[in-house]
Amino acid sequence: MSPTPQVKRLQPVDVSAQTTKTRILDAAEELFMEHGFEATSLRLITTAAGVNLAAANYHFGSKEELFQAVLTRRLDPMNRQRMDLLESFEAAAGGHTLSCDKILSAMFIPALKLARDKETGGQNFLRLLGRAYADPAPFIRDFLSQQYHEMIARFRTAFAKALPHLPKDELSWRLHFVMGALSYTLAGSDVLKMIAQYQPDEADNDELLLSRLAPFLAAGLMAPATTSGSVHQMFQEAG
Amino acid sequence: MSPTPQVKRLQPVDVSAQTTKTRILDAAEELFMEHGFEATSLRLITTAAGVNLAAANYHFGSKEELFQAVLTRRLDPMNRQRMDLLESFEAAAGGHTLSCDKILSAMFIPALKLARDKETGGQNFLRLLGRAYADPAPFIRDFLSQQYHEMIARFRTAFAKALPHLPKDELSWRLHFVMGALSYTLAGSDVLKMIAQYQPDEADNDELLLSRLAPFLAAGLMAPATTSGSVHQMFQEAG
DNA sequence: AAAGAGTTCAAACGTTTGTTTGAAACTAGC
DNA sequence: GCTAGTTTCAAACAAACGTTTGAACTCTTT
Repeated sequence: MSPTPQVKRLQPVDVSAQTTKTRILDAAEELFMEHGFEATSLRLITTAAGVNLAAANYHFGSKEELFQAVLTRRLDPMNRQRMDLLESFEAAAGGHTLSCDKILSAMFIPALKLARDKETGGQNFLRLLGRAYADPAPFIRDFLSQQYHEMIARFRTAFAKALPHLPKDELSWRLHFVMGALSYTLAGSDVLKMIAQYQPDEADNDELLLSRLAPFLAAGLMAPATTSGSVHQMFQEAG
Repeated sequence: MSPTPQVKRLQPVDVSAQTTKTRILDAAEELFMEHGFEATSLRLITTAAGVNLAAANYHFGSKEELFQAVLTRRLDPMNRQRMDLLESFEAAAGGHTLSCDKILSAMFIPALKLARDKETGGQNFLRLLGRAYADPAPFIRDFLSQQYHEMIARFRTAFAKALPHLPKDELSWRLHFVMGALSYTLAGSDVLKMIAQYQPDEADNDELLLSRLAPFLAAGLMAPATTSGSVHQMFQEAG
């Protein structure tokens, strides 16, 4: 059942098996991004990868497992980078608490690095990730929830120190908004046409994007806590 | 081909045709929300609606047109309400420019009203809408882009007056972030588990949610304009 | 060169998909 | 009570889906 090979060939490092696997992963990443999970067939993926249809099931077991493999390949290292970066920032700050901007940058910079690494097709991946966040499929939601759990918890405590005046639940909400704006923005690209008057055409799109998103979110995070019933009041006024 | 009946029966208003249509729309709304467009089959919808499978194609033509009908039914009135409300706010303010909060409330209140109208199943719809925003299908993106175009343009000019210091393109980005956070938040519900420590269980979830989102976004909108290269600098520092 | 594990391949599996069909059922107007 | 138009229904359509199969093939190891 399990095609995982034993540790044998140490010297020659037979990459032929990995090239097929990698070709499938690359093609799947691009096509899942373009059409979503449900609308992308294994036949489309294997044809684009130039491999046999059965190779997908042979190497990954099922379509769902393939999708998870696509996500894990880049998500895992990125989230580890985020936590490492946050830790190094905290170490560098000594006893001082980090600013919101600094914590936010620990979230953004690894994403930015991934987006820039064109050799690994990172730009496609961030969009795929953004879409996966909004996907209704339970196995995707559960998988992401599990993948992000540690990182989110780590950043929540960091933000809690930076924003001591903020109630715990309010902070949870705002973290939710931050993740939402981030993933939605990454997923967007063509939704932008709906709003922006011009389409930026440079390759360093993502740096520009995050450099505008970061201050926006930092300001939102640092806003004073919600006065209870403010929207309720407005709602009454508008009848 | 076109099953659209001529305007004939004026008095009795035969609702039997509309009940089938409405039953399909209601079931489709709920199932599309739960499983997404691709993963929801017409058989699932028609079975849930208690109608014959062929009725979906008879009344709506195709699955895509049914989906658009589901969206239009509520989206159209909501966006019109948003624009009307904004206009009435501007009229009430006389010559004075509106605050960001006030403009934001003109966007939120109609959504809130829709969410509250339980008889029309509005809560389900907002989630469906949020997910549709992130859907890769071109026909969905094109449809939404067209549906939102007028409203977005209207609110952009309103925000431009409220934030005269902000460059035009920066405002476009921020509007994008606002729409993103809003739609993502509405789509979320269970993504919340990833972040929040507790799950609010009250029925007026949405009012609570928007009352926390609004100040967050208002603060983001009112943040000073991006200093060029701020993230770039951070990126360099972090290596 | 023989053996054997790992991989690729064409072909087929049984389901499920959106859509179409033509007859039956229903609802008016005359 | 017949007729015409609208709606419902069971049945079938071709196409596409994820997955499985068993034989061919490619290697390294002995």
